[in-house]
Amino acid sequence: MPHRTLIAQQLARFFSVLSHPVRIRIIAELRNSELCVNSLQEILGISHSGVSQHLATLRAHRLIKEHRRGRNVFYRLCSPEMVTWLVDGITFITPDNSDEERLRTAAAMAKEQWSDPIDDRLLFEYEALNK
Amino acid sequence: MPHRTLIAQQLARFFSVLSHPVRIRIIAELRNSELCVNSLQEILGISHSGVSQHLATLRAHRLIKEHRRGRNVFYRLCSPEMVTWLVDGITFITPDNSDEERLRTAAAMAKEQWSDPIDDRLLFEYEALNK
DNA sequence: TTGAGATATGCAGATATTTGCAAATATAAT
DNA sequence: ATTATATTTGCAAATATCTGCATATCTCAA
Repeated sequence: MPHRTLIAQQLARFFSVLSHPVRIRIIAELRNSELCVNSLQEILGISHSGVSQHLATLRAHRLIKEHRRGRNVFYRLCSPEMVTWLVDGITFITPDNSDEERLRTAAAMAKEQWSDPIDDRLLFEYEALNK
Repeated sequence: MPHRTLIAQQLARFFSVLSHPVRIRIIAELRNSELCVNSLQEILGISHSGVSQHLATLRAHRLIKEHRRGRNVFYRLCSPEMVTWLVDGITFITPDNSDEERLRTAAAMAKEQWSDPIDDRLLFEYEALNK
């Protein structure tokens, strides 16, 4: 298989993982801290099973890593830089049927909120754990 | 609806448009030239109907624009910069079941091939047509 | 045993693929 | 010019496949 085809397939797989609002929210929430299923459930306001299933998808595609502490399982991003790239993608969304003006301001606010700096100690931990 | 939710939804929609290998190939092929259905059909090696339907999806979400010249309809990207961003995304794909080494070299080659510079005259045309 | 989380099942809705046809436009012949 | 023909593109219906969600069940550690 030519490499263009291979990469197009893998990219498509990757995008399909990102093509759900809850998974995007999860990635954004994990941008600068690690969280357990319970915290995510409260933040997102969906069932614990739902959170768990979306985490399973993210885990299966190696976007997140887990580690147990006490009786909780905490999740972190494999590549925290992904959030920067993801926020850049907001540039390309276009209004479908929703109010164009509202979308613009929402985009600006989301970019700001999801762009706050990654905690240094956390970054250190990431590096330690990723090798 | 809180703006985070709105943006997450719109981003998810956007990603779902990108979550098909043929549409990714089309976007990549349109990076520095405009093409008609026939050319795309030859390049991609799929049925003309298939090309047409994927173009319809891209058009419906305003990723491409069309204009007729002679007997052909030519398609161009609304935001050529999107290809740069898309190529950056290759960084985050991880091998699933396929050979890891092969994926790495394929990624490098695709990044190179899909990163060749945009023709200046074309960029000028884009700017003229996009206002 | 209790609490946190993962997994299995089944259903509903969405999405892709194929096939065939319709509409529009160009080309050529008369 | 008019008619016939071929090309290009869009569209629709049928089928198959994928995805998400809810409920229930299961595992593991404290």
